[in-house]
Amino acid sequence: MIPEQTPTDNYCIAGRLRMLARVVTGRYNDAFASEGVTLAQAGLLMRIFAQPGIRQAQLAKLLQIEKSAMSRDVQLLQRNGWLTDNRRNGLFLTEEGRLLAKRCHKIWKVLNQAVRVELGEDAVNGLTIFSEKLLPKQ
Amino acid sequence: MIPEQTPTDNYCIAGRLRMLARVVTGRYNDAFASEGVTLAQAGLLMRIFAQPGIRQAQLAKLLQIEKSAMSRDVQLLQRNGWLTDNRRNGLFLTEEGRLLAKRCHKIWKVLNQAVRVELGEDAVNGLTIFSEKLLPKQ
DNA sequence: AATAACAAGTTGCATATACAACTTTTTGTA
DNA sequence: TACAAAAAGTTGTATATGCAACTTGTTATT
Repeated sequence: MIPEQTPTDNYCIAGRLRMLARVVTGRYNDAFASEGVTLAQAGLLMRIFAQPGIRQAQLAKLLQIEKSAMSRDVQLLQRNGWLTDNRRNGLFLTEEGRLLAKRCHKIWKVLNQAVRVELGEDAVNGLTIFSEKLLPKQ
Repeated sequence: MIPEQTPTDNYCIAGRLRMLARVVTGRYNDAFASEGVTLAQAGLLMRIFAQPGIRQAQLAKLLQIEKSAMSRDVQLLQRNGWLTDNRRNGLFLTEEGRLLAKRCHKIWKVLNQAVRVELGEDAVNGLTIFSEKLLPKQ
């Protein structure tokens, strides 16, 4: 008898979030695999596309990622030829990067909407309410 | 003008879950730091304490972690002297492991309750509703 | 018991992430 | 302008995680 958490359980908030993130990330990674990128990479590409010149520090704060982790994520994008080489003056996509970002956005839009529909309004609202309590207002 | 997601936004479900997991994980890791373990390690220790002899495959399914990742998480526990060396016949804590698991459980119980109180019932219920839609029933 | 099929576990390789310590850049102020 | 302080970025080191391919162990069927 495996005591997986029932709704009334005192389940671990962090453990639950990590499990949910793993499950959902897998789904998004599958969708982006055709473009040879992960969700994390696609997400950065799309944000830099939307805000050319954004700084690592700002992205790090926005995504609540440690600056050193962001530094490496950005280096990976650059190694793949998606960023120009002026990292320290703000981040800019190459033409190849811009084209990829656009393709990723198409994939993301369809997928994210599909996931929202599958989960249903109540579930998504539940996540929204939770987020609002936890994330620093921007 | 940074377009952080507002409640009515079509924010990325996966991106949001990952950010929440990072934020909350940091808090739990801080709490466990005094014992020299991470949340992931403490979580495994506590589960093995509760179910001595559990298999990696079962833990992997329970936590929705890939079996190879679980293999490595378990190896780490063993390197630290918290698991007996019969990994392939089920997982068992050493005496040191059991003592550590108990200390971690004390920390976890207080912290998880504090986090729940801080977040409030609505937020926690929101997460619960979300989880129920996403996670396979066990 | 033999073997084929399946399940469990491991290893190679890669990304995502954190903390600490360090370097470089920017900024505010004397 | 010069310089001290703060911010931004990088690197060393470690954990957490996934996929593919492989090995080992288990089970069902003949």
